[in-house]
Amino acid sequence: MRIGELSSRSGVPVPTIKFYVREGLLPAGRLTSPNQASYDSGHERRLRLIRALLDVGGLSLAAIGDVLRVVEDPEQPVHKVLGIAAKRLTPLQGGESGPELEDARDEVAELLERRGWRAGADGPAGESLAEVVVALRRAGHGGFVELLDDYAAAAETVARADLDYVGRRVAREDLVESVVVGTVLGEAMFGALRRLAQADASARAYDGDRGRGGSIGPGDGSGKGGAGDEGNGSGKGAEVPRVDG
Amino acid sequence: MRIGELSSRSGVPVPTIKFYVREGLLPAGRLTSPNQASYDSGHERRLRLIRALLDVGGLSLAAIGDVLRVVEDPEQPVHKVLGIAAKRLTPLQGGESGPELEDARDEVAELLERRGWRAGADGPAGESLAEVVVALRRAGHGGFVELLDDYAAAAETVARADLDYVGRRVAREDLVESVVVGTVLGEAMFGALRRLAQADASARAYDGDRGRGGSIGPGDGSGKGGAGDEGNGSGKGAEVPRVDG
DNA sequence: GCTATCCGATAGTGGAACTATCTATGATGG
DNA sequence: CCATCATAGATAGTTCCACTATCGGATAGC
Repeated sequence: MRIGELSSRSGVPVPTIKFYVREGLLPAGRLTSPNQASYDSGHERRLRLIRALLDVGGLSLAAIGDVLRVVEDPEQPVHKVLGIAAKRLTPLQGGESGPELEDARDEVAELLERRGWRAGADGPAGESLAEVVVALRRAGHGGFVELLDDYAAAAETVARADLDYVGRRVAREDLVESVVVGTVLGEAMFGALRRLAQADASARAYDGDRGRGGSIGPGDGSGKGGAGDEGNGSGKGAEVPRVDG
Repeated sequence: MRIGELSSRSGVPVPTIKFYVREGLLPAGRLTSPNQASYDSGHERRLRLIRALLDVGGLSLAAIGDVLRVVEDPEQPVHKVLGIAAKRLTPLQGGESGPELEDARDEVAELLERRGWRAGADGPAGESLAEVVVALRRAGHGGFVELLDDYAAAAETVARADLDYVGRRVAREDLVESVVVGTVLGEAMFGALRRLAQADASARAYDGDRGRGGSIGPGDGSGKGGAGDEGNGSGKGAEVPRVDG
């Protein structure tokens, strides 16, 4: 197919496709003559992936380029792909350090220890988590950090599902792409679900319906000590706000 | 304090502070003379919040402005705040529609029904989820959609923790700010944890250590019960990749 | 008085993601 | 075979965003 058809099938304007080729995100078409090139379904697929990572995943073109280059390179060990995807996903690149960050790093290490996770606290993800903790404290919401264990429990559920999905892949390129898609688009998917679940939880609370058995009312409240003071003073009407999904 | 001190305490350059004031993100200092203004700890706190939402949360200044304006306006019903936070968080603003999107919306509605969530499938979060589903399919990863229920279970855990945190707030402004911080920074926190959990899960798989009782964490496997379904059917696919955390 | 700091305003910067325009060449249909 | 159209490749321009620089005048504090 020619570039015009590729454009209409993917919904990406022709100049933008050319731009992506220039930027090295998309391989050039196969030249059939000095001014004619043909593109195949691989190009179309690649283009859809780029748009998904860009529009839904919120990655920058530079980050997408890094990821795609690793996906394409069969030399690269698979475990590096996610490292890059993870790194480019975090908008932080290490601001100031200081004792706060040191403390946060220690806390992250403790969390990993506590949960028995075999993951380095010093990798990009651990570092990123430490920075989030610092940011929360700096913004005056250090209390939110108490939710770490609850969040970690949920993260285990999701990671299990992710790996299950990825584990079904056979071909290397498929596998790597699955990891990327799962990480990037999975984040968007979870974010949307989380807001829906918040809407539900607050609807229940608002209707005075919470704590009722299985579903979603605040259950036993938190793993770690401290986060779980269920009864919040109360008495003052509908304390927990209704939230729009 | 004067602007210089505010700058050094917050780590934000003076011209940037002025810029934020111009943009309406930060109230101007109280003028003590035609060319002298004084700032207080409220300004400092606001400044830290802006930087946290910007750097860690990845919100645009425009989005932060919208959120802050609602936070400040006591007229606004609380439930609208999260609606705005959620809307500004999704980088999508409704591309093409079409039958794919229709189908995805139906699926989202079914999911909500299945889980008994009291949340509108037609709100921003539901719409956003539908768009993610479409994007996954378009990118050739429709299979990932099968993980929706696992993801939803995890989202329930997180939403419960979020509401628990928010529920402890008393003052309205505190409450609203907690909702925003929890939604925005919580997303970053969960993302980092998820990557750590992925690293752990794949380390276990890589070491031939998987399938051990279906639990991925330490013995207790997390505090709360809600996230439920402990053993998902992993066990297929030997070559789960090692992933760098 | 002198210098450092400040206020407010205008203008400029650099990066990101395109978009427009141009030339030369080849494809396509009647 | 000729008019029209799409295409490759190249360069330059655009828009938005988040700042950053500079300036003129005023004041603080010594």
